[in-house]
Amino acid sequence: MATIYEVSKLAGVSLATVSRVLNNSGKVTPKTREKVQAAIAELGYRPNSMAQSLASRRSNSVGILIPELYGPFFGVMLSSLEKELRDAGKRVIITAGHSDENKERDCIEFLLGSSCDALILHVYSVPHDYLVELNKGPVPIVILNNYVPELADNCIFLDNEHGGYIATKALLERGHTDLAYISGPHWKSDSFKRLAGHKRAMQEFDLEVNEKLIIEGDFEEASGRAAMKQLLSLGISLTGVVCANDEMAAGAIDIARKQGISVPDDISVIGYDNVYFTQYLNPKLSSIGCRISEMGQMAARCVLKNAYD
Amino acid sequence: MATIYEVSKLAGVSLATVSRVLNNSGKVTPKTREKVQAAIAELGYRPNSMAQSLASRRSNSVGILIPELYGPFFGVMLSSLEKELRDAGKRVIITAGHSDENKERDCIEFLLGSSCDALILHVYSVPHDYLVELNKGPVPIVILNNYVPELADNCIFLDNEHGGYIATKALLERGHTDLAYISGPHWKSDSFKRLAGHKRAMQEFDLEVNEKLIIEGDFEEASGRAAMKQLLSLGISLTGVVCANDEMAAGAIDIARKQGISVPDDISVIGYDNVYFTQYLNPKLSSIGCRISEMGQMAARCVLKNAYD
DNA sequence: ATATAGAATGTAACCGCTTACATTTTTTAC
DNA sequence: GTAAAAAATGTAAGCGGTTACATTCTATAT
Repeated sequence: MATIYEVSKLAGVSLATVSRVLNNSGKVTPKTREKVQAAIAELGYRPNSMAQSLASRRSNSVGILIPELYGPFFGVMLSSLEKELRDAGKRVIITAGHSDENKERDCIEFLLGSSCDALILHVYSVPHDYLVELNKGPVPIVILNNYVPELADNCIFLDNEHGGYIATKALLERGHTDLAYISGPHWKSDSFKRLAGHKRAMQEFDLEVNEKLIIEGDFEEASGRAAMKQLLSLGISLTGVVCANDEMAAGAIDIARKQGISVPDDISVIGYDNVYFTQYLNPKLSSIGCRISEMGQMAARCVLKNAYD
Repeated sequence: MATIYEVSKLAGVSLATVSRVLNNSGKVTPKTREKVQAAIAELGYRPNSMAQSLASRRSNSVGILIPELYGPFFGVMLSSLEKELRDAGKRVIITAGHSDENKERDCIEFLLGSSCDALILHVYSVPHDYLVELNKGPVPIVILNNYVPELADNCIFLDNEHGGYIATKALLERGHTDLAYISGPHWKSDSFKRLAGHKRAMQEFDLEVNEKLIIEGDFEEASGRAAMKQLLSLGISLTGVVCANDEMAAGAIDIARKQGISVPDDISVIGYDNVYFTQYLNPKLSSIGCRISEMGQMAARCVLKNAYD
């Protein structure tokens, strides 16, 4: 692989000049610029990004830590992050934390050790203190889908309480009164907040919350199935189910149908993140608007601003 | 940030020795090793990966190009790639090619310019010649889910023809005879081959293939819906639908149900990639085993072998 | 033509590490 | 105790760029 030195020799100019045309920095006469570009083309020269990074103290890469790399939520999230960042010429280094504190820490260490210019963290288990401490370091961070008061400016999140509230309200306003709730793990803040929103909506409609009708799942489809089975076995009248995410909604719908219950005719099911499942509402609701993509976009822009301006 | 130089001073040893304990290379007395480690800990030193990469001519990062970052297939793929590579201490740089030739080329250029030690390419549109040429370069590549004869050793792929064959056969063996096929884009090799497999299975069961019952979709859910609508409007008897991927199967199932057709009681639907949809088969089938994860694993290991041994 | 400001280019010192090779220390054999 | 071999450590030359600063051109004013 050719180096900048060979380019400079072939073009008959100095290293500095080549570097200038490469980075479009400083002044270069059109004529010499052409000479340099010709030399670059002739040699098939491609700058060595490691050397660039070392010398400029900027790796042009952004580290991403996300619980999982699959599923409608994370897939869309990742997709928009990648688009936005690469359009800005940044490399995207991804890691999956699997909602486990040690793994999340490992990932962060790994990313820090990768000379990332900034980190986008979608974490669940790492304590706030750790994040606050991390933020004092030299690498800018953005917290995704979580609110850390001390880091308010660097948090991009959805109002989960509000989300849970409007999801439930959507059903209530359609006249449902016998509602169940399939929750995510209670220890996950977003899941907890959604449930709080659910309860607030119920209260607002003067409905009592029957704790038996609140089932804790784990955001995976199978737990949605299990929850639905349990709900149906209760023998309590039920016309609507609010689910804390779409995967569980899918599982719930499937079980209901298998038991001969029509969705949405007999029971309406509303999901969350609403990538796919608002169609199972009776009557229909187009979207409760979780804006995953927009979140990714915002996070990316936040990083670009904080790390590269 | 502390440098290796400061560590060496604090520990009272030379740069080389620090580097040795860092990389576990060469011989170091336990005593000096301890001194060095103490100094590292005291300074909170973390090696600068850019400098390491430059000096060692190895970035420890693997570039990945995949059509999309979301969806059951790619999500799972990505997930297993990330796990396998990071367990080996490699960074994963992802890019999405969106099945567009220019974008795919851009991504490859981008990854090459990122000093990746190897590339894992899941491409559709870039011509084989380009890949063959690329393979002559210094960066090892692995082709995912596609077979390029000249690069046979570096291709990890599923036998799509066989997949289409067994998917169809699964329905045929269950006694279905009135089958439709919802295909992916005919220009995508995997989609084309699956269809070929479908036809072979039909032939084997002495069934005529009605071209009207073969609809071309685009692997997205919406096209599955459209295809199913079209099929149902034909007024031709139909008891089974083979879909070239699971997203389209999902769309098809939804449309069928909306038209009052029970899945799987009236019509069996089989998907592909089979992350979710084999449950809609009548009678059941657990999986046609597409082994996406295994593919990712194999690709990762192939890369580790080719680039790091 | 000459002085001079401003533009263009060149020089060389890093960036922080790896590693071949040189040197010193320790061990082993006699 | 000494020489030779082996082990541990040190030295310094890169890796391929960026960039502050020095130098050499151009162009304009006098």
